[in-house]
Order: sequence, then structure tokens, then C-alpha cells
Amino acid sequence: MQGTGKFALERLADGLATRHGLGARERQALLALPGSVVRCRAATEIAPGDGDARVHFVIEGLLASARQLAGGRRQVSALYIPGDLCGLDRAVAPRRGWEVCASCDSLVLSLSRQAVTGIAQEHPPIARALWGETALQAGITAEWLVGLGRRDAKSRLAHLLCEMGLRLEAAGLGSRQHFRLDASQALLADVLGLTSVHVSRTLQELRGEGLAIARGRIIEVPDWPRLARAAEFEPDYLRPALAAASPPAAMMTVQGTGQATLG
Amino acid sequence: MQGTGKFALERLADGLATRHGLGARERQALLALPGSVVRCRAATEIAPGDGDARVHFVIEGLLASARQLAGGRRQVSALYIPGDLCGLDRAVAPRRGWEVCASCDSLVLSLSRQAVTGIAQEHPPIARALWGETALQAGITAEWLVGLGRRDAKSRLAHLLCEMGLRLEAAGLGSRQHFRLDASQALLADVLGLTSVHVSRTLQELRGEGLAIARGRIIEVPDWPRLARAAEFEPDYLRPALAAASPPAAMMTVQGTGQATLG
DNA sequence: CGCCTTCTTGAGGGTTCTCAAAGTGGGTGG
DNA sequence: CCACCCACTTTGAGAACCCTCAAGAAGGCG
Repeated sequence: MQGTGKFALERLADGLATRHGLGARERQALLALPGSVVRCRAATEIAPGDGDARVHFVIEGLLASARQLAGGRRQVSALYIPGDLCGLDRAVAPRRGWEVCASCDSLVLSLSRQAVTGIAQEHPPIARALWGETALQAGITAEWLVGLGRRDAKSRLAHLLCEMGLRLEAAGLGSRQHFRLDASQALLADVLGLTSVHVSRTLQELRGEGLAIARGRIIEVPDWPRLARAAEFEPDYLRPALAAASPPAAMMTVQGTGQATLG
Repeated sequence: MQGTGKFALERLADGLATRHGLGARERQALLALPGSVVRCRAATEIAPGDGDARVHFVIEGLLASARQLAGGRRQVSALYIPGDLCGLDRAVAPRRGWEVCASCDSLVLSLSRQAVTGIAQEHPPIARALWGETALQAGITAEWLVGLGRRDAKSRLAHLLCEMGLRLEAAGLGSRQHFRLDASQALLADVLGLTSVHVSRTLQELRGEGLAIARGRIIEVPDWPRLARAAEFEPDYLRPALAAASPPAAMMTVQGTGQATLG
């Protein structure tokens, strides 16, 4: 833990305000939220044990909410990029057996369940905003469900690249044609319900068709509409997320890689 | 459309009250909600076109929220049984491309998006309750996601039978060992991300091992713990739903089939 | 430079799909 | 009451997609 997270709270307040139209009073309340900034290393679980009881606002990096099954099987149910709130659903409908882990070195603002539900109780507009965020995440989960159930590996991966491209672009982290997705192929496999071996092959297939080129963790999309067509991607479900303004320029500098750092 | 849905609103208010601890004031507000009771036939879409704009409280029957893809592929993202609110997430985070259809002849109370968000705005406890319901549904979706990604057909189907057994039992519609799941194998296929052919074979496999016997649409589970073990079923994610009291006896009569009818 | 993680490549096998056809059951009309 | 029809379920055979296992190559970091 380090810092008070003032910048992070500002960014959280800005995000909710632009997406859900909050007033100055709610903004003030959000800025007064008690929370601590936590840095966590790649591939480690955040606050193992009581991670369920906390809500994490992603400042930098990439978080994954995953469930571990017997036999080493693992399934990721959501990815959270900077600006996202992770664990909202579990804050109001607790369930165990889920872990939150960082895909790369990440920086999060950790909020207690009580702080989040408390501020929602006192400020109806904030409750509405957080409810909306929960529903937005649910929409993304539903879309992933469709992919796992009815798309083959190629279009499933293509769909994920479309989604993450748009989300990262909306967050001010690169463009849909060029962004950094800081996830190993093993993590992608756990997102897509595949093996890492097959993710590797599928990635090469996409490259072979010129749909998406992955170099390291940078994704290059030469012809975005074509990728979207291959993925049967319909961005409608992301609309509320894309409505978000980019974070204020004073706070972020977008580098060539599309990776953001705090100013 | 038929009736004012007074009984339905009472049941909705009771459900939310027992699950989320609402007071008399909120209960009164819920009972004053404007809505209409709609009967809809099996395998038909509810309010096609503007179905997105409505929230449906299930009185009787079984609803499915599904997405249609090219080539006749279809994926169901959620099943709603009596007592459930369908479409809450889309009410606060609209997205298109999803249909709500009835798996069997069903009776629903149809509420406008505005009525739902409006009552939530005026009554913070109701907002909190509806947020909780949204999060509960999101938890179920996440659990399905894990199944589609990491379970084979047999345990996936077993898991669904465990879940629906518990949910129907909590709703007062049969017991986990004996309940009616009013879905065709084609619908189950769209829930499980399989083909109806494979659902048929998998159902026979479960029967062969004595895990679950489907006769018509009645499911018989001789040894529930064994089925739960085979499915790696952990009911934790349903906890908020199972906390619900059974509907008042005056309203419901549970028949031998586990199917409920209005008194 | 060497280690460790990650990615790639190959070969064989298993789960599930596709296509096709036959069987079952409930409802309706003659 | 029977015949018909429709939706649903079952069965079979072959193919496709993805997995498993295993080993080697590449990349990052001390």
C-alpha cells in the first residue's frame, strides 16, 4: 500500500460522472472515499483471502477475475482495464471461490465493500451509477458467454481483440488498430476457454489472414472492420463504456505502445 | 395483456423484501408500480422489438434471454424462473441484439424501464435491492461462463441441473430431487453451448450413471450430493437467491409435477 | 551467461459437431 | 376413434475442432 490515491479517486469520480452524469455533490463524496493504492506484481492474486470483500479500481495494468477448478483448470470471467471497477457485483451479492489477479504489474485503488455500499446508500445517483457499471460488466460477461458457447476459437479470439481494442481506446490507451494487451497466451486461454497451445495456433491463423498481428503483447489490427466482421462483433454492448471520455490529459501520457503511465 | 398484476406485485415486493430487507414504505411503492400481466406462448419472443425496454417479472413459466448469431446459432445467457426479474441489467445499461423468449407457456408482469429506474431513484433501498438482483444474475452468468469454458458436456449439464434444482426448490416449485424444468433439449443445447443431439446423448449418460433421470420435462435426481459432486457444484453463488422465502402458500399451490399455478 | 517463463511446433487422440433418418408423443381434425 | 401432423427426441456414422503430451525455440531478467 502506498499513497492516498487522490489522483485515482479523481479519475474514478470523473469516469462515473461522465458516464452517469453525477453532480458536484456526488463528486465530492467520491473524492472522500477511503481507499489505499496497492501495487501488485504480475500473475499474483490481489489480497488473497479477503479479496472478495474489496472493490478494486484499476489505475494501471490489467486485472482478471477468475475461478479455479480441479485439475488446474481455470476460467477468467472478466478483464478489467484502467478506469474499471472490479468486484462491484461481489460487493452487493457476495460469493466465494473467485480470485482477482493481476495479469501484469498493476496499480489499483482498493476500496472496502462497506465504503462502496455506504456511499451508494447515501447518494442515490452514485448507487445508480454503480448499478449501471455492474450491469455493463454483466453485459460483457453475457457477450463472452455467447462466444464460449457458439463461436470457434478464431472468431472468439477476434472478438476479444475487438472488444479490448475498443475498451482500451476509450480509456485513452492506444487505438483499436494498435494497442497493448498485457496478457500472456496462457491467460488468454483462460479467458477464451482454450489451451495456451491453441491460442498460439489461433493467433498465427489471425496473423496469416492479416486480421491481427501480435508482436509480444502489442496487437496490431491492419483492417479493423474486417476483423470485426470476422468476429461478428457488434459493439453495442459496450456503448455505456465507450461513452466515457478519455482520462484528462494532465493525468495520463499515452506512449507509443499504448501503455499508459501516471503523470 | 390481462389483469393488473396485483398478486404479481405482491410477490415481487415480498421477494425483494425478504432478500434485501425492505421496509413497509418501499413495499407500498412497489405495490403501486404500473405494469401489465402478459401471457405468452412457448417458444415465442416477448414483446419483440421493444422487449429491450422492459423488465419482466416472471409469475409462471420459464424465460430465456438469448442472442442469435448468423447461421442459426443461438446462445442463452440466462434462465428466469418464477420470482425472477428478467432484463434488469439491460434496464440500466441498454444493449440490443438480445431477445427474451418463453420456453413454455408463461405469465409475466411487464414493467417499463422507466418505472423500474424511477422507483429505484425515489427509494434507495429498492435501488440497492435491484442492484443486488442484478449482481446475483451476473454471478450466475459468470458461473455459466466457467462451465462453457472449462467443463465438458456431462458436468456442464449436471451443473445446470443442480442449479435449477436449487433455484426451483427455493421458489417453492418442487425439490432438488424432483422438479420440472420446462425446456426442450434444443433450448438446453442453447444454454449449454451444445447441439440438441449431444444434449440427448449426455442426458442418457447421466441416466446411465444414475445421476439424473429426465422423463419428459421432469428431472429426477436420486442422489443429489452425488450429482453435485459430478458437477463440481458449489452453491455459494446462489446464496442470495436461496435466501428467498417460498412464495406465500395462499398464492401458490405446488402440484405433484413441481409446476406452480396461481391460486 | 544461464535460468525461467513464455511461445512454438508436431503428432495423435478425444469430445463434440454435422448430416441424415427413424422413432416418439401429444394434439387436432376428420 | 383413428389418422395425421407437428415438434421433439433418439440413433448412427463420419468429420471437425480442439486437446494432450512432449520437446524445442525464443525472450526477458538477474
